[in-house]
Amino acid sequence: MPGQKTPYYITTPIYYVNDVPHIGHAYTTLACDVLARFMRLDGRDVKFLTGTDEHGQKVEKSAQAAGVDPQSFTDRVSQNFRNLSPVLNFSNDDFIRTTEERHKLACQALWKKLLDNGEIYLGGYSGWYAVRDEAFYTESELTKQPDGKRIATASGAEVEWVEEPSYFFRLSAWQDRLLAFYEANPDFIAPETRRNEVISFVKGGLKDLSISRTTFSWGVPVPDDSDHIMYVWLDALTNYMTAAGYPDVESSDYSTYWPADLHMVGKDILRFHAVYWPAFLMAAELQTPKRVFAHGWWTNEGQKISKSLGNVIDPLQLVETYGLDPVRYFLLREVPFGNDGDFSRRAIVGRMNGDLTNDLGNLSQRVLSMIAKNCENAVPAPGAFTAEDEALLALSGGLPDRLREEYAVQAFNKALEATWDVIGAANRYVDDQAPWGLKKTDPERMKTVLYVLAETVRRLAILTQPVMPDSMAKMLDQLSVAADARGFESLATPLEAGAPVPKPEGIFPRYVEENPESA
RNA sequence: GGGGCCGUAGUUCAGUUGGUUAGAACUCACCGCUCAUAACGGUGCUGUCGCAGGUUCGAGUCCUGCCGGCCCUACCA
Repeated sequence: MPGQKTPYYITTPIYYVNDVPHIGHAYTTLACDVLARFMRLDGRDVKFLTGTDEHGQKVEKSAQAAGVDPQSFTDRVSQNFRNLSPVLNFSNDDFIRTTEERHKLACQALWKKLLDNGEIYLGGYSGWYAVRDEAFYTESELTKQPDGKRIATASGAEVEWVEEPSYFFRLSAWQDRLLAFYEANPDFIAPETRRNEVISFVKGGLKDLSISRTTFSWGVPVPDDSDHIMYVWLDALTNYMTAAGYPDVESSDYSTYWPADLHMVGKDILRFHAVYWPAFLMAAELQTPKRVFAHGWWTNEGQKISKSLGNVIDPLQLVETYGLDPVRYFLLREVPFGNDGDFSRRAIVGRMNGDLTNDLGNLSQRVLSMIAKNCENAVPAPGAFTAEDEALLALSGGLPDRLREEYAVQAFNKALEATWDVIGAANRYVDDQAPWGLKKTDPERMKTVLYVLAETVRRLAILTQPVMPDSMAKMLDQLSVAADARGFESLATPLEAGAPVPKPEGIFPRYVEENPESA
């Protein structure tokens, strides 16, 4: 193939191994997966990274409690996150673990660069520290308990007084340059409302950032000072560059994929990605990522999700109950990406039966059935197109550009809405043209109508692959579309007459509530 | 304390730079069709656009205040 593919590097956050995977993790990675698949189908050179954050005091303590060394402990629990990929059909190209040697090298290289540039100095830190939250708190953020112990008011985590020497990053010196950076790169932070928050935070003044610890040892050692390990966020954020080959800035991986096109994050960790990360990178004279998107949270049947409420949603359970593709579809269709959303049984069943079974599934089923029954199990050869035929084909023909626009700004719900507009138009076209009537009055016209519909279904299936890869593969199988003819470049090559179309089987079975009366 | 967001049909939400009778989906009712997973199509129903003022020839759409919900951030040890 002549010409170079445009690279697209997309990352999820690295997930803290001490957690059990929940819907939030699945949601973030799913969003990235859909973008990665879309870009691949659109001919881009995609690198899609996810992984686990394995350092920190919490992990060290958990390992201790489990009676194993931290490395064995993380080897085991990080598997929980790797297991997500096969079940949810994530297509990540790499899975990084912060305990890998390549990552240690990257972190230390970045550290040295910052040190050489005069961006790091040795100081001291003291304050109330909560191991569970891995955060310092001011006295005012604490509540004194009857037994004299202090807990963080917001999280309930116990705190202890900590005094230690610490290296600091001169974050305070970057305030103006960060603001200038946001100004010059208006698309760097999305959605808009988060961008406002970040800018307001930076305008409020930045303090130098403590970036090392001496009170525990499970982390990347600070170069030339073995008493210190690196603070979790400097360690964690660097993963994005590690996976792109850093510190080998001459490598083809690095020159191809860095800077990343998109860091996908939950809204809780936006600040680290939108403030600290670009500051670190600018201070090290490295390129900053192009965009950070902070998505929202899910509630469960209107309730805030929390471990103490016991209403945490297990993604594996979800897939078992509703099926993989319906879950993938629902999570991205139901909520404008960036907003919080509510996961309810009623809502997902409504989407499944309404959008998938009735609209899309039934469209392909009725079209393919008619072809199988009336055209000798093969795509018919069309005659001349009427204005109605052209109109429908033009609608699906305009869809790729529309989707490119929406996916470029991570507007999954709008992309799917636009797709379903075409599905609706196709169903309307079936009723208008009534091919079952043409069977007797004008069989040639019937063939043309069915051809137009088959071609429409083909295009819809190709374009919906990123969201529902398995189901759309089935649909394309039923149309006998070759495996190597399913990229977006194939949209321009219409369906060939004569392709076999056997009697189809339903792709989206109706979901019947086991107990519709409850609730 | 500072900053940001939101409050629109029963429900979930759209509503660009202010401009004719405020839209969609779902639900519901009726009609049509019968190819299809009792699926599809058509028609119809409901809204003081949180409240009160203001700017304007004209405001859901701008300004002020208030009420209600949410978020970021600071501080009061």
